[in-house]
Amino acid sequence: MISLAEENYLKSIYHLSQAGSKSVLTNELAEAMNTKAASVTDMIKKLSTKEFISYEKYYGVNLTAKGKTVALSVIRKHRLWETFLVEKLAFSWDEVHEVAEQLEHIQSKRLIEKLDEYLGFPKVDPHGDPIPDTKGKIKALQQVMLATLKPGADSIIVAVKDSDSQLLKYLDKIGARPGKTIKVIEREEYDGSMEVSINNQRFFLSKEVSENILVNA
Amino acid sequence: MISLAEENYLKSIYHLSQAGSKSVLTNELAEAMNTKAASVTDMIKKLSTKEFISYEKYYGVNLTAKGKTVALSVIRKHRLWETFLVEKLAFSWDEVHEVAEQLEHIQSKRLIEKLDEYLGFPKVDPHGDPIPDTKGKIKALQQVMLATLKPGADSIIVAVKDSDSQLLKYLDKIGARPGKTIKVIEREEYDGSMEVSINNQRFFLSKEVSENILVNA
DNA sequence: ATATTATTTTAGGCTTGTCTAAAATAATAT
DNA sequence: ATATTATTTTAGACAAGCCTAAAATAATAT
Ligand SMILES: [Mn+2]
Ligand SMILES: [Mn+2]
Ligand SMILES: [Mn+2]
Ligand SMILES: [Mn+2]
Repeated sequence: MISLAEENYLKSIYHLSQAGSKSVLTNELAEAMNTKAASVTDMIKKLSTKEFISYEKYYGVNLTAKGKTVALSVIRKHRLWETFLVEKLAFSWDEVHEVAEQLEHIQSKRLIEKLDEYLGFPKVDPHGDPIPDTKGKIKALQQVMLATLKPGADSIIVAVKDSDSQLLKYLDKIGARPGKTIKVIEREEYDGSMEVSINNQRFFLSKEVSENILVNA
Repeated sequence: MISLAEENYLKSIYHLSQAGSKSVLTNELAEAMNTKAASVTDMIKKLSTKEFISYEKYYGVNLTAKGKTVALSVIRKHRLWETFLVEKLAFSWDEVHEVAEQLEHIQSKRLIEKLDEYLGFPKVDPHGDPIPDTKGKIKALQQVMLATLKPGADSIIVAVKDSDSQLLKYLDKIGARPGKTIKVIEREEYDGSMEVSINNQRFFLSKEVSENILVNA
C-alpha cells in the first residue's frame, strides 16, 4: 500500500529530476512540497526503505524503477483527469490542476482504463503535457523554452506550465495555446523580455512568461 | 476543514439514524465503520466538539443540522459519481460503490455542479437511491422492504441495497432492477423466503434477498 | 435490592506525517 | 589548511486515527 503523501513525494521527485539531471536535494524537495527539510528527510527514509528511491545521505535521492512507475502512474491519472475536466465538463484549463491533484489519488485501475477509453485515448493533456501510457511510457517531446529562442525564430507552442492559474488565464487571453505558431520579433537582452506574434497579433512577454511557454525545438 | 475520516463517520451516522429512529449507539457505529468501540468514542468526541453531532455519554449520538448537511453533501457526491460511472463509463452497477467511496471525498463545489449538469441532473442513482440536491434536500421515497409484502401483492421495485457486489450481480441476472414490476406469488412463513415473478419469470428469493429489495409502498 | 452481563469510556500505546531547535556534515572562502 | 556558512540530519514533540486492556456505567435477571 502506498499513501497519498508518498505518491505526492514520488511525483515531485520525478518532476524535479526531469528539470535537472542530478540527484534531487532535500531542500529542493522541501520547497516543492511546501514543507520543511526535516519532514523531507523523514519521508525520504520511508521511501528508501520501501525501495521507491535510492538515497545517499546528504547527497539527495533518485527514483528507482519501481518509484518511477508509481510517479508516472500518478501523472497519467492527473493528466487524464485534467483532460476529462476540460473536454467533458467544460472546465477552463486554468481551473483543472487543483482538482486533478485530488483525483490523481483515486485507486482503481478499471476507472482509469475506462476514463482513457471514454476520452478517446488522448496523447496530451489540455496544457500540452504528454500522458504516459498504461506501462508508464511517456513520449519525451522535443521541447525548449520560448525564452531561449532568437529573434526571427518561428515555432509551434507545444506545452505550457499548468499549475499557475493566473498565467494560464493570461496565455488564454493572448491565444498562446498548444498547437499555435509563435514568432519572436525582438528580444531585449538586459531583462530577457521579448516581443512575439501570435495569430498575427503582437505581444510583449516578460522573461517569466516566456520561460513557461514550451515550443518545439 | 473536515477530514476524510470525519466525513465517513458523519455519513455512517446519517445512514444509521435513517434506519432506526433513536440515537446512534457506539457499537452500531463501530460495526458499520469496521472499527472498534474505543476508536468510535474518540471520534465522537472530536465530532461533538466541532458541533457536527450532539452526544450524550453512554446514550449515543445525533447529527446536528450542520452535521446532516455534511453527510448529505457526501451522499450527493457518492450517488452522482455512481451515476457517472454507470451512465458514462459503462461500469456495471455492482462495480461502482467502492470507487464512489473514494470519489465522494473530492473537494470541489464546481466539480459536482458541473458533473450534475453533465449527467442531466439525475434524481436517483443506479440503485434507485435518491440524490440529494445542492441544498441537501432529499426526496424521501415511499419505500418498503419486499420481504414485508403479502402474497398476491404487485409492486414496483424502487431501489436495491448498493454496497454488496454479489447481491447486485444476482439481482441483475434475474432482472430485479428499479422500475421493474415484481409480484409476490407465495411466501413461506417459517423462513421468510418467497416466490416472486419478474418479467413473467418466477424466482425463489431468500428472506435475505427480499429484505434488500425496496418496493413502492 | 443486588448481582450479573453488556455496553461504553478511559488509559496508555502505536503509526503517519508534520514541526522546531540543535547537532552534524558538506561546501566555500580566506 | 582552516574558518565560516549553508545544507542536511537527528532529537524530541504533537495531532489524527487507530488499537488493546482495564475501569466505569447501564441494562437485565434474580
Ligand atoms: Mn496539472
Ligand atoms: Mn496539465
Ligand atoms: Mn454506493
Ligand atoms: Mn448507490
